Amino acid sequence: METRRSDEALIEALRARGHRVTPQRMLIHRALQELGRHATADEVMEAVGGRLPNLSVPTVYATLDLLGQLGVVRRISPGEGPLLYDPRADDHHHLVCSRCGRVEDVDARVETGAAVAAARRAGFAPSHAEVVVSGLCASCASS
Amino acid sequence: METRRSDEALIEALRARGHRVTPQRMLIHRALQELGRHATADEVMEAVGGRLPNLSVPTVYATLDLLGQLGVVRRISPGEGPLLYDPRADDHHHLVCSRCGRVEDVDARVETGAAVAAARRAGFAPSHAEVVVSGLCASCASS
DNA sequence: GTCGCTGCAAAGTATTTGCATAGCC
DNA sequence: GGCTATGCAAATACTTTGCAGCGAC
Repeated sequence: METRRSDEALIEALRARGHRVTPQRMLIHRALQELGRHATADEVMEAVGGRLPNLSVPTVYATLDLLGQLGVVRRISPGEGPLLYDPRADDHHHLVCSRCGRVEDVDARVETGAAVAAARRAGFAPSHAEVVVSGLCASCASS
Repeated sequence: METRRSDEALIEALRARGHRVTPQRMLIHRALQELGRHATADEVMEAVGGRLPNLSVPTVYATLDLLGQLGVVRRISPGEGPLLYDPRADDHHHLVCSRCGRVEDVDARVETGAAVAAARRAGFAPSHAEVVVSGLCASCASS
């Protein structure tokens, strides 16, 4: 089962960094995976639903940020509206509508090595590089 | 003089889109150019200083956003802390510290054409593409 | 003279913080 | 059993909105 494999990967990632495995972490992660799209902390909270009746907002934020640090989800800030969390952690890029803030995935092969190398030269410890394309989404462009 | 040339470019950009040329727009733009680095709306407001004693925060936001739409400055959302405005509008990339939110410029040649083309295919009207490298900045990496 | 821009005040929302309790290791 | 994570509540900070008056064209 897909979910089971994803769970085990998370458990391993948590343990590897000395973090505890808690039901909140497992279920928040699973909820975002099941949503299968960029979601806000609120949406993830709703998606967890009754599986954790006392789940609190700060826990959702803390957990999603931790998942981001572990590299199993990605944090996106559209510059418009609330932060988004992306269940995909593989290499892909993003398209951000500068009017409505909508974010879409873009799969394209782009060689970002030069930027990463320049980042290292600047003293940074890069963990990830992606292309962000800004412009107008289909619905904003037509209006 | 550099400032003078930059002013004229702004006036032209404003007129071309039917916007009015106001002292607020001219001075906010000039203040950000003089700062010469990524700055928050607050910092820009301070940088304008006494040149416009009654300048208000909403005007600063509205103006910087307009300058962003005109393509003369760039809006950056670090995902941590307040929005930043970048006086550079030429092609360059960004490095974002995932711990402290610091943003630095990266000059590197990256071919983003594939991502832009994919964006168009997805129905977007792209206006800009840049690489965002996330990781830890020098000071956060050492602590 | 008209319409857009600015200033003021205020609201709204997202996100973070502090602290006591619960529960993982 | 110790120490981390969670839940609850509240605070903070940023950014936006509504409206009246001013000023660019």
